[in-house]
Amino acid sequence: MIKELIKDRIYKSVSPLFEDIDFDLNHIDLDLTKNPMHGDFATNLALKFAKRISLKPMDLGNKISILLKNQNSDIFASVECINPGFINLKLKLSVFHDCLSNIFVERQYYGSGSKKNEKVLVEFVSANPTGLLHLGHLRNAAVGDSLARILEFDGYQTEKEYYINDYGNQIKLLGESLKIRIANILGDELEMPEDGYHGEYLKEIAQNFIDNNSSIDQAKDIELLSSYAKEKLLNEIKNDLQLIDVTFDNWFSETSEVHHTKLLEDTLKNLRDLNVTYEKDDAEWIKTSEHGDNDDWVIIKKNKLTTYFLNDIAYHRNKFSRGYSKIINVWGADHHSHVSRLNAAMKSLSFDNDKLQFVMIQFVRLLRDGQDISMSKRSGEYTTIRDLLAEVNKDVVRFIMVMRSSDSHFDFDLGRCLEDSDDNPVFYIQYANARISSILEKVNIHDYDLTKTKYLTNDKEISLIKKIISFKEVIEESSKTMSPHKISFYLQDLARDFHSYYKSVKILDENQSHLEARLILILVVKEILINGLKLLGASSPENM
RNA sequence: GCGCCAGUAGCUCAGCUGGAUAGAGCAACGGACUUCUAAUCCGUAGGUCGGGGGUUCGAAUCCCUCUUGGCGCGCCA
Repeated sequence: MIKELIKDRIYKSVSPLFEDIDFDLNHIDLDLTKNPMHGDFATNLALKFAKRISLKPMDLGNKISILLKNQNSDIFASVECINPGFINLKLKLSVFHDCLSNIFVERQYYGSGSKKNEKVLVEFVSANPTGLLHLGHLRNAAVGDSLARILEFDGYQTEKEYYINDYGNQIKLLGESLKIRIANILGDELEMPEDGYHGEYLKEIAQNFIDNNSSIDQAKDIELLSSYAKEKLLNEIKNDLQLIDVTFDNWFSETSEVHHTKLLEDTLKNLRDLNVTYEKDDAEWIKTSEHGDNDDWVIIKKNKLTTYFLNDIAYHRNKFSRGYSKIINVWGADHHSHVSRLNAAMKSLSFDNDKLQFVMIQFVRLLRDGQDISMSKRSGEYTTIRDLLAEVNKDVVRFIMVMRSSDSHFDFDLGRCLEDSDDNPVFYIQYANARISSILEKVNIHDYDLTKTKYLTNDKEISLIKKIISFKEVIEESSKTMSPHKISFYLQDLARDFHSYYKSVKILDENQSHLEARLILILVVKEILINGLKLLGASSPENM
């Protein structure tokens, strides 16, 4: 809002200079300055356009400065053009005060985007129900869920979906593995094959099966065993997700939604009608290479069964048919090669590919005392979410998982979070909120006089207001680039500014006007901290 | 061989739709608790932004190339 105001003023003042060239509001870059010597905001307008109107940057800059200064003395305290041509703007304090007052009125809605009337689908986790969730899924869950929350806050209607791969070889193998575990318990020394599921959890499920089924004959029916194990594991997965406050709107089952409907059949017909498939080596292929992928891929195997890829095309065809304006897939980086393949397939079905977007999640390594804790799924030795949560607070886990950009892999050192809280950004942020709560407990003001904001004049107060102002942009940016980590960085900055301010002044000032002004300021900070933490899936305790 | 991601301070990472003196946390060093929660604050030190070219007023950011690391390249899912 403040930025829009300034841009608008700049545009009105300078557009006479640019009459002969293509120039509109969007050409104006305006940024908060990093260096306080450069005022509050700066624009590179003169540098950018000098050449186009045959002037030296400094000459153009000076012209612009004069215009801005003369026509906007109500908001600018000073306007200066500095070598090589930046125009630095210093605002009157009253502009910041008004801004803060407006934000105070918005309260918990500050930063949220206007309702966009657009539906967005975020599909994430989607781990096969053949094992418990581990660390890799955890990062995916945290990022996906936060992303959905951010998009919702930014004004989108968001749906969260989990695709259940409950079809095919892995599920069959799960049943076979269970059969072996049951046999083991009953005294048969059968060996688990190399590619079976070796995890301890399957032993528990086997015991469970024996306890609940009187007839051991049932233990020979692989299909029944598969389905038994799948249901159990799916429940475990749901429980684990609940532990980190991740929930889904849709649980989309491959078996019942793709295979037991006409979806697969229709999709195949659709592809064949469009003439994008062909027969080769007794299999049926799709011409993905014609739409940007490197190769063509098999969709019907020699044995006449469909491939995972065709099932996935069908699933995404279904997603497109549901009318979303954005379809976001949060995928592990090891699936990156599927991106171009799926994109190509969707393109050949004439879907608008811009709607389909991917967030790729790089690996996270879990370290304990500098040692890498391996997470091989087959060995069953991997670190599960529940193992981790037994040691680390949920808020910490969620925060750390979204603290880094998704496309960089990072190391999560367990020891550091456990030893003490010094190295813990979550507590740092939560502590800021707790401090504010503690101050608020000591006062009893219900109606704040917003004109009192004029008593906020020191540097730390103004920079705190600037930080508050930038929250809205951070949300927009985070939503647009699908990057939850931007919020975590922002919150750390905000908390730092608050802690520093807290040390520098006594908020509970004897002077009633100063007190009220400062309370307004910290109330807004509090609101943002709570909202920001909520977007990342972390809580905001009042006491610490 | 092909493709995706990454290489920034001792460590873990921001910054990447080009902008001014490249940032944060941790670790190191030195300070601050009779005062609203010290889970805090203030300060010092620490960098050829992997190497080399190019584009321009201006490059960590864009282009090319080389190099190092991670991950993929199944008629598995």
